[in-house]
Amino acid sequence: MSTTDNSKDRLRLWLRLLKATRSVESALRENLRQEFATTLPRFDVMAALSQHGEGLKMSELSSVLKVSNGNVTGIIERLVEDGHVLREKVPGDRRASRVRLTPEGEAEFARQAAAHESWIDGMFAEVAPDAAQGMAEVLDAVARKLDKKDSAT
Amino acid sequence: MSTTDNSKDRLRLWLRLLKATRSVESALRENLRQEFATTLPRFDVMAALSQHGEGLKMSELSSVLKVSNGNVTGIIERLVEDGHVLREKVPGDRRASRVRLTPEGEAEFARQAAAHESWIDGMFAEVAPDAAQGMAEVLDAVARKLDKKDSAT
DNA sequence: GCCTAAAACTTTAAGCTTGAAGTTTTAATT
DNA sequence: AATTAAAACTTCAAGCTTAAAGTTTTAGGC
Repeated sequence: MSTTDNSKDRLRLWLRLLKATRSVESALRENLRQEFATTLPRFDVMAALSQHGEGLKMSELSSVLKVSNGNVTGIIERLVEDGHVLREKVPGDRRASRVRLTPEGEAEFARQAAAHESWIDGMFAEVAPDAAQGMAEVLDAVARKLDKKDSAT
Repeated sequence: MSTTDNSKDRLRLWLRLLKATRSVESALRENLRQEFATTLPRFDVMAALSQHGEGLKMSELSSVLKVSNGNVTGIIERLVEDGHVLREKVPGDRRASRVRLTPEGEAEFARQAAAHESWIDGMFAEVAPDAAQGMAEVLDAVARKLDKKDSAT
């Protein structure tokens, strides 16, 4: 057989991982939409910018979030329209632009992040601290392995 | 404080869960695209149909996969074009249609499913069987809680 | 039999996502 | 200085996704 003996068990783990993640994501999307009229991709972008107060270049944003360049272009476009983000020129490189949260964007994100944290806290309330730690390690190993393969391409 | 003491730890667990899931999904998408010229949503639909040889109604498919009705409409449309799926009338209800894999669809899905299982097996190779079981339980609890809330809406 | 509500879809508008192709600018070679 | 290659984006085409609105058909009540 081309797969190992435990292959069915691993498949089952993956299917549950996927299901749980989708359930949580779906609840988050719903909450973000209802309470803040925003979306998960916008939230992710603002979170990344919030951690880099000095701003990020489009390409940096794209690599931090692991999404395509074209994707970032569109999301930033809408965040700029909303007044949450601004673009500035990068001195010495006329191709690039640096992107930052506006003061309004920062204030809005602070509210969103607080709500987000409490939503997650509620959803994962039953997870015991030691279980959480063990899972986090396993998940990290899985992700690292894939990302390594990725960068070797 | 509005969140519990462990709230930061839970947030960290969620972020890793999300990252790992996205890494795996992204690798699967890439593999499905390269090796079978198909997509994850198409694969998911065919997997659901494969488990129900007698076919599923559009609304059943939508509820099994937890995606919107309109979404299913589009994906099935393309699978029908590809010759992997066929639609038939439901006797006694002219609103509904039942959807099934064609013989070609079944054969193609069998190849895809075998590859899929071995990809997953490789990605989760380091996960010990007992760790996998513990994680699966925790994930199930999280998903069940959210789905219950969902159906109460 | 008629009316109304619900069910089973489909359509639409808006946004997310990718890979591929195209544009402008920069850097490196010659 | 001229050429070439690479970098930093943007644009495009195609597909996925949802919520909301619209269509047709069915089922229940009167």
